Amino acid sequence: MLDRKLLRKEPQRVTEAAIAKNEIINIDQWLKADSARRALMLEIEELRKIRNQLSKAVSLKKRNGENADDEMTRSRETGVKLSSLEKSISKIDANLSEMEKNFPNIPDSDVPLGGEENNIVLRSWGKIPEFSFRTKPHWELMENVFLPEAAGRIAGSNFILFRGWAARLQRTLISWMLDYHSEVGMEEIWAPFVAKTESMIATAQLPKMDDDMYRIHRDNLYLIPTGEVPITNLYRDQLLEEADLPVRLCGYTPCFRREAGSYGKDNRGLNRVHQFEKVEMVRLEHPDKSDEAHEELLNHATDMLELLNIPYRVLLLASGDLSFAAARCYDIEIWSAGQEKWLEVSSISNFRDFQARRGNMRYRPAGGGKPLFIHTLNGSGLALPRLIISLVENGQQSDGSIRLPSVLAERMGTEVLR
RNA sequence: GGAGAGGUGGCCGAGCUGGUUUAAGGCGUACGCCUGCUAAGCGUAUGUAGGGGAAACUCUACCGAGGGUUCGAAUCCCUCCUUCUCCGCCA
Repeated sequence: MLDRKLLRKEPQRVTEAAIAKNEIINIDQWLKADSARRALMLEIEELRKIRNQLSKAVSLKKRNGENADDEMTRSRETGVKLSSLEKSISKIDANLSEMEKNFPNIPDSDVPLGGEENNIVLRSWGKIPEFSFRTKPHWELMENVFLPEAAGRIAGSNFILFRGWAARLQRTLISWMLDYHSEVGMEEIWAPFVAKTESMIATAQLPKMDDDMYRIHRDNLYLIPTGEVPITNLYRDQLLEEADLPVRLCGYTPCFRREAGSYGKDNRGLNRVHQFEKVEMVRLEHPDKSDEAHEELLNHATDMLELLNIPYRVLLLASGDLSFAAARCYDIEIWSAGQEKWLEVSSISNFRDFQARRGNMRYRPAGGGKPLFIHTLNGSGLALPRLIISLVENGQQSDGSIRLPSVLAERMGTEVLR
């Protein structure tokens, strides 16, 4: 949600920001409704004032045993006028907030305009591995431990079923990443894997991503598309003290995505699935420090990749590639040696106060004063399937076995998977 | 799933036989006083959002959400959400 004052003062800027994100919004319609609302409000408040005074007069007269019929009649008449005006304003209010929910966040000034072709590669790390033999994609290397047909029999196409070392590798990675985050000072959260509408609105999956989420109609719940939802919503409608900031959280969740309309290219094997596992980092920050926090989250994610010895590059996303709620986002892509391409393994976003406004997440400044909105950030740390793709494809040996990086070999109890 | 009891300002908590409550009191917080220091004590201030005013200040709304009754609703009625207790079912 954007500040209404901003919408009134700089509608042009809001419109341009939306265009930069490929969203169509009608701010003139909003401005019209907003000024109509304010005019109506004045009228309503005046009438309420009159009614309050009349009620008070009735109360006084009745207590003194006097006749108050005149005041009661006038008050009733005021009430009739009021209720029709109130009906109009509540219609306008609903309309306004509906429109506001569809206004995307404004990208930061250093975000390049345009689509993904304008993403900027900020840095890369690691050497792209070279092989003396012809490399295989992960679905061939994992033929015996990754069974898409079995998953299809159970749940439908594009779900994952792992067995043996793949299942164990996934569990090990989740545990290793959570341990890493704990060591750098994050608190581990275990949250529900479903969430209700209000939560989805707060973190801004709704209204835009409705079609991309699984929904349990009977209980009116959504399966979470990312751990961001339950972990950020831990603080929905909460008022923090400034001293509580920053709040540094992490947590494992599965992520459910319908991926409607994305069948076809690039979704073979583990590249794009309906349910994947992810460890998420979430940060609630003082507004002055969210830039710093953004870098910090990025560094946590890349540090893990370095420990796993996976070549990666960091992109600053262009406006058209930014999500609805983000003001600024880094994507981390890792190398897939079997498919010879880069795969997105983490998106690290600063939402500034956009989610905080939607979810009413505030802090009281030290020394008192009005509560202010916090800044929220989050990032994958990291997403499992593509991490596994990279580990498997980059670590493959000529006999089809997989050599593990030492941090995992230690935990898996073996240096080679076969 | 059944029965019952709750949801009040940052927190706790009174009010809930409708009208001096424009929400008591406490805690917390801020400032001041007192005090070798600290603690305690005393005093004052302190909800959120929106509008008006140069300012002191003032108006309106908000007692889980939404409807209704009434001249007037935290208070009465209805629907929904949610928490707790007991029972049932169950990993």
